[in-house]
Amino acid sequence: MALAATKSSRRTASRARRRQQLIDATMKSIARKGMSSVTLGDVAREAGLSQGIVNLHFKSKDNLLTETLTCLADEYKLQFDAALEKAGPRPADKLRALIELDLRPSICDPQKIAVWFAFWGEVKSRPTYRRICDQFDCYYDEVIAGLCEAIIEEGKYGGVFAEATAEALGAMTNGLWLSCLISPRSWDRKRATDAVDSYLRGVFPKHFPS
Amino acid sequence: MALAATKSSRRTASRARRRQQLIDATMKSIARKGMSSVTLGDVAREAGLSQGIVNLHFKSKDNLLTETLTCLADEYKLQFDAALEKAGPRPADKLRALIELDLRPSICDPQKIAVWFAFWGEVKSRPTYRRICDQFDCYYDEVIAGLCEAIIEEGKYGGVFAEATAEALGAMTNGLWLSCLISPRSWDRKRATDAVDSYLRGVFPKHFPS
Amino acid sequence: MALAATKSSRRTASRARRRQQLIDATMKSIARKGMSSVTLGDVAREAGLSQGIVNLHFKSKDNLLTETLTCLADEYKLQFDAALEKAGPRPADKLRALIELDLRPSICDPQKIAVWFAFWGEVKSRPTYRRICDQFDCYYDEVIAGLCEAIIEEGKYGGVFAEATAEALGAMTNGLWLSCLISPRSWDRKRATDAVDSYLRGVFPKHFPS
Amino acid sequence: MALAATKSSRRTASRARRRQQLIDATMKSIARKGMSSVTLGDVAREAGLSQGIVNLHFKSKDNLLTETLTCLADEYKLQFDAALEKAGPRPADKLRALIELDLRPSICDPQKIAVWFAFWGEVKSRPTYRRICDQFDCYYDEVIAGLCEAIIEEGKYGGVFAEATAEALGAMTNGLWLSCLISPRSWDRKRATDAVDSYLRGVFPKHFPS
DNA sequence: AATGAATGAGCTTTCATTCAT
DNA sequence: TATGAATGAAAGCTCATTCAT
Repeated sequence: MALAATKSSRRTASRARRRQQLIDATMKSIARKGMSSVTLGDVAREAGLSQGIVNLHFKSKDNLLTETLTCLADEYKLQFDAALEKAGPRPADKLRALIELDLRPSICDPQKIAVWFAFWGEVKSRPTYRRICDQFDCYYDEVIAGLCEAIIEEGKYGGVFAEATAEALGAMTNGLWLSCLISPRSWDRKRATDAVDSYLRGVFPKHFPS
Repeated sequence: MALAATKSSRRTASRARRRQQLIDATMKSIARKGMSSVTLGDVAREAGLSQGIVNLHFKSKDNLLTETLTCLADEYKLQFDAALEKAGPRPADKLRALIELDLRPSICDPQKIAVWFAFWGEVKSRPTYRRICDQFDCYYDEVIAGLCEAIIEEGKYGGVFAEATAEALGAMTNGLWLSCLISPRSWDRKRATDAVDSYLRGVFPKHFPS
Repeated sequence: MALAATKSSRRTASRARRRQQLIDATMKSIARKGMSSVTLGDVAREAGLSQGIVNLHFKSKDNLLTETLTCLADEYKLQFDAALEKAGPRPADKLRALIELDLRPSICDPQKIAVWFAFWGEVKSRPTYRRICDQFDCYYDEVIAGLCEAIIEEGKYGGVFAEATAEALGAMTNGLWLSCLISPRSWDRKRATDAVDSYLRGVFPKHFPS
Repeated sequence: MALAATKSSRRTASRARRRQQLIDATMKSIARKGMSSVTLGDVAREAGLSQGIVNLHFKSKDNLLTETLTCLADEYKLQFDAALEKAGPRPADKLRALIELDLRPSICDPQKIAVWFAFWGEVKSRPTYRRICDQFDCYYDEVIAGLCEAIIEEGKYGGVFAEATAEALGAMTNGLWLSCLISPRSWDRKRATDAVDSYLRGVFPKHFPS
């Protein structure tokens, strides 16, 4: 029975499922070997399938990588929107939820981060990657800036600009990911949260008291 | 004897110059083609030299890349230390100078940033790169934390922690580099500075008034 | 029993039809992509059927190609024999009919010719192809030589040898096919016929007057 | 000494010589394995060099094949022009010399012929090959037609057209090559010459008497 | 020190063939 | 009988590295 199931999944998994399986294997492989050394053989082995499988489903390595980045961004966006929804109605709560999301293990684990940085490392020479990341960042900034705007109005914070704040927050979380990548041993979720909090307390003292 | 010495030192000098020339060509090549596509042929062509030149001077590609990263970090550190020295004696001035350095064109230009991100993208799978970056980050954090500590004492800022602030500042500048990489068209030095300022004003209001 | 027989014969018929369909698709595919690039995928697509269909019906690509050549030769022979039969009883009329057949659109169209040449191009390295072509050529030469012999006797042409003439005629029509393949734009059926006629007039002036 | 020479030829043969060596190896390989099975590995092995050598000198397999065809045609043309030059001043002698050239072992050996047919087999699907062959054929036809024209004038042959005769002659020699390819055992240079002679005697009886 | 032709391992990709459905 | 996803061997091609000059 188990064998039958295995066999079945090996030869007749639905097209969409097989693609997802390969994308997952790609992320793992990139995290393990790095963008510059990862091969289609690595991906196939990681997926437990045969050499030719990637070209069968993605036509080319280039295409596989692009779709992997797209998937990575979509996956993030899904959690982002869910967190936005799930958080209480107050903008400050939503903002905090989004920040926490960025530092939560499901998003901020060294493997996922490694994949993000692997793609960012190629952005300069790959307009397609840049475009995908850019589009994604715009959405992120827009949402965060909207929340900041609301908070500023609520708290009547003078001299605080929503966009600059959103940019600062986005930059900070991305920068904290880098620390997690470079110093995974000494990196600490609590300390990272403190760092962001130090900023939020500074700009929105009424909404984020000590 | 004197002649021999001269010859030798000339050779040494020319050797060092050649290595630097190749490292510069490597950075340009990485920025143009990306870490995953750059070849020794690209580097040699960029330097206007012949195919085998890199192996002659660096023994291997791996070695060339490691030395390129080291050079990148050393170069940064040189400017960092110079900025620290040159700035006035007050910690706040030094801090501001260092932040400005990170956003100054000589450091924060898309090509240089692309190289940094190219290496960061490989950090997960290349312990050597990680170690170099880590060591460099420690130094950075230490210095910034020291300045923050001094500012905190001066301003008697309660509830502000030097290390968290240093980490936040470092993360923010790195994150702003990412924006510069992903949205080079819309990126703006002034806006980036504003973002950091919004933070500094928040945590150290007396030292960084609106 | 009757039903079974019917079924069986139906199956056989359908099987034969499918094979013919695939052979036709093979010829079209060879003409379009060339022997060295044609794939079983091309053939299947051309036939509007699925990937695995060729191996189902022909066991292997090699086999398909051999059967395609056989079919090509059989097809030719069928028309050849029909033309021989249909022509008047006089050897000269039969000879003329066979020559005309070789230059008639149904035989001498660029696509068919391309297939012949595709196989001839492989003859040197494929003994099986050579054998099939050889056998076919022998038959052709034999028939033509027989007709020439009869004409020579009728016309008492001294110093004309039937075999040499047959070989010359066969060579000429094949050579004219090559012109049709290489210069399809400038190729002209009338001019080709004239070329052969110039020969027939020369060797058999009484039977083929100007 | 011999070793040194070997070494030298292996690593530092001039660019042109290496290219010629590879083209020669390509012809041999095509003759042996056929256009559809020949690999760059075969060519390299035949030349006694390494895998990557072809791409080093010809950039791609496609390019190698095209240059091989060009070389084949150039080689032929060289001998053609030489034969034309070397033959006596009379057009009939020149014509006979050219015909003999086509049937001479140096041109009409099964290996060379196999290569010609290998390319002709791809002509339909490879415009580049077609163009090269076409250009070459035009030159051939032009020269032969010129000679025929002169012979016709000399002999006042009425009703004989130079172009048709040239086309017929060209077709015949190509067709005889096919016989040589398909029936190499039974093929006979003398008989082939007889076949052409039977034609020449027929159209130009005064110049080519029995 | 420098060149650049040559090597050959290893990559992406293609495709004949197999096989569960 | 027919499908088409999967396989895996083998192809073309790239490129780090070597080495004679």
